[in-house]
Amino acid sequence: MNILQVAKQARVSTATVSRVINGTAPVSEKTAERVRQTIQRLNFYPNTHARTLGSGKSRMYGLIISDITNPFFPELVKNFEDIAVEHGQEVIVANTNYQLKRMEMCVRRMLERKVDGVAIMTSEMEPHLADVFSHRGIPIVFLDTGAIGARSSNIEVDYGGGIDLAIEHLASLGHTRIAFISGPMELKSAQVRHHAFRSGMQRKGLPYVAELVLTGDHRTEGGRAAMTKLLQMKRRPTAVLGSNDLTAIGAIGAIHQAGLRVPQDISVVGCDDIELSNFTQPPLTTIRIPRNELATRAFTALFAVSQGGETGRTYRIDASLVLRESTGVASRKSTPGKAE
Amino acid sequence: MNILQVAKQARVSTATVSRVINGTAPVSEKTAERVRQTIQRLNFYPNTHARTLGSGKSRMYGLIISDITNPFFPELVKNFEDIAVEHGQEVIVANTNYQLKRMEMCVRRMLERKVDGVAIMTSEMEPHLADVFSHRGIPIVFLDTGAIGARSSNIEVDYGGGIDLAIEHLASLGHTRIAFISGPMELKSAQVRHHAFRSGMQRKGLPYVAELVLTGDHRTEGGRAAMTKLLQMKRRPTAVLGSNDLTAIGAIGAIHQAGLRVPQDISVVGCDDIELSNFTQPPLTTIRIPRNELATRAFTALFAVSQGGETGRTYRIDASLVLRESTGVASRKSTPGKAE
DNA sequence: ATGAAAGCGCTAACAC
DNA sequence: GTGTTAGCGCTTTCAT
Repeated sequence: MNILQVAKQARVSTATVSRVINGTAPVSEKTAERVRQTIQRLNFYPNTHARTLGSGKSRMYGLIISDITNPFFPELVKNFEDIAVEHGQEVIVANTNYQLKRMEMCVRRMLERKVDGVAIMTSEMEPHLADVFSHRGIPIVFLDTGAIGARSSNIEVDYGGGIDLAIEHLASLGHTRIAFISGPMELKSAQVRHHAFRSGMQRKGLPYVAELVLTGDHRTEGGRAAMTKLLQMKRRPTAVLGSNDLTAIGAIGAIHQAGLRVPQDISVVGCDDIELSNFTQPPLTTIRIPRNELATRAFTALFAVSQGGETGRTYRIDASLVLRESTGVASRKSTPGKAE
Repeated sequence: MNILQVAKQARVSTATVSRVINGTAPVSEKTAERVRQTIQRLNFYPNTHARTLGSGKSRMYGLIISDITNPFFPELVKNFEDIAVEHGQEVIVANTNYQLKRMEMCVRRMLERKVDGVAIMTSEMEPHLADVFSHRGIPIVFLDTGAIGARSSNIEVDYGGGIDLAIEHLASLGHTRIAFISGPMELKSAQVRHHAFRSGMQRKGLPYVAELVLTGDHRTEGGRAAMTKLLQMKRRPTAVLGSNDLTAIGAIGAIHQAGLRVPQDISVVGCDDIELSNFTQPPLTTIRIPRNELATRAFTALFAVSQGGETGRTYRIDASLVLRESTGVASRKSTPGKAE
């Protein structure tokens, strides 16, 4: 089943069928209707590959993420797809699994499929990727990497602002001994967040205590492990900030496991605001990274460049603080022992 | 940059380049190596669309799911992709968003992209889809719909077995007044689970009380709303079974909100075993649907048909019960009032 | 073992 | 407004 058969049945040329499908040139309503009928009747679906080959445009955008299993991403993917569909484009998603090798595969896939643009939303750093794509005239947008060019844009999330809000909030509740559980330092996002924590503390005149900064893995397990260590300290912190929500959720688990309560004994703050942060016990106070906005920006940035010929630029996205119930007045008891 | 340029540079014909890339015919090691070098040097990536068009095979499988935002799916997607990649195939994922219209779009997309097979893992029912695809010789695999044919397979999850285990477990803890919060009845999976609950209760000699069966939406909000209603009853249940984990998590939220405790006042059981069920407070006892097994089966079923020419068949997948801490001995007080 | 050339299904000039 | 036809970049006979 192909366009030629449709053309024959409708007694027109393949060009006309193509015109009706794409609306690329005026066709008399009469024949147009006849063609549509025929398409319908024959259950004809134009072959995308032939279309791409013929036109040179794939109408497809690539979205590279780290791991679809990380709750941060699904919503991002969904929003990106939704807005792409609104613009008549499709999306192919690829996971790097946090691995460099897989990143190469992802890139190859994008190149082979001739995407019209690529959003690289992984937090691993790959600045040189910009060249690979822009060299081929493919627009690209990064998250938190800072490289912009003729066809490459960059989205900067203001983690600093969000973390400042969190520290302020904790300070106002009387916390001074605040721990930070970071993500893996290979991740740009983890670095940025850690740095923001450090300078935020200093800005607030609070002590940045190196031993209160542990490294997690941006997953629950790392948060749990790090928190367990923090709880074993002689002078433990009264509040903990996790580099992401999963980390914070793991920390809450460890706190409960130790027989302590959140927030009465220890306050916990996360970062990201994934949906399930609403459903932890207690619900998690967290720094919200607006993923929908992020996705929208990423797509529109790409689309603007590939369609309008706009040039790449930097976009800023603000973070906010979502107050829920995992933070409270600083506990007097910062040394181990029964709570309160 | 195309295969012709590579051919010229390597002083061979395009056919030879193609042979080297695909290993479809013997090429002398000497020229093969020269071609590889050239490909490397020129950074040549073969155009997938041209490849598909020329060969008639896309090396791509489609995966249709309801909503990537539903935690049940990401892991499924990941496993499916991983095993596909192992077999040298790629995957395109499409979301229906639980909407019939979007399902049409998904199907169209698959058809237009000439996928070699489609896994339809949504729980909405679309039996006629089998025809659309098998009519075109495209293998297909369904989840819980029961239609099998020459090129269409079916995966049946034994929810019944899992739910029986859950009911048994609750019965052994002294529960007799067990509520069920179902999913939307348009979903096959919701129907199957509901039915399994009903017959499971009867099999155990427990009363199936219609008013204790409410309808949720397979998301937290529905679980919360339904649970709130259950809590307002004169004689409220001592245990609740949710049609999925999200529902159960929402229910737990409502119970806490009412100042009651899980499991001391009410026991809660979920279904699916999404990762975050480990991190609710208390951790959720749930019926585990092995998604990795499901994904593997789905892919291998498809692959077997499209490659080996095997015929479609039915596969069964067992569910199990994961005991965590949201279930406990039945509370004496089944009427409202202070707990215990 | 290698090359020449005919498609694959569509789009886009270019005619009329 | 509509038809003709030359590509698009690759695969795959069919020769040699």
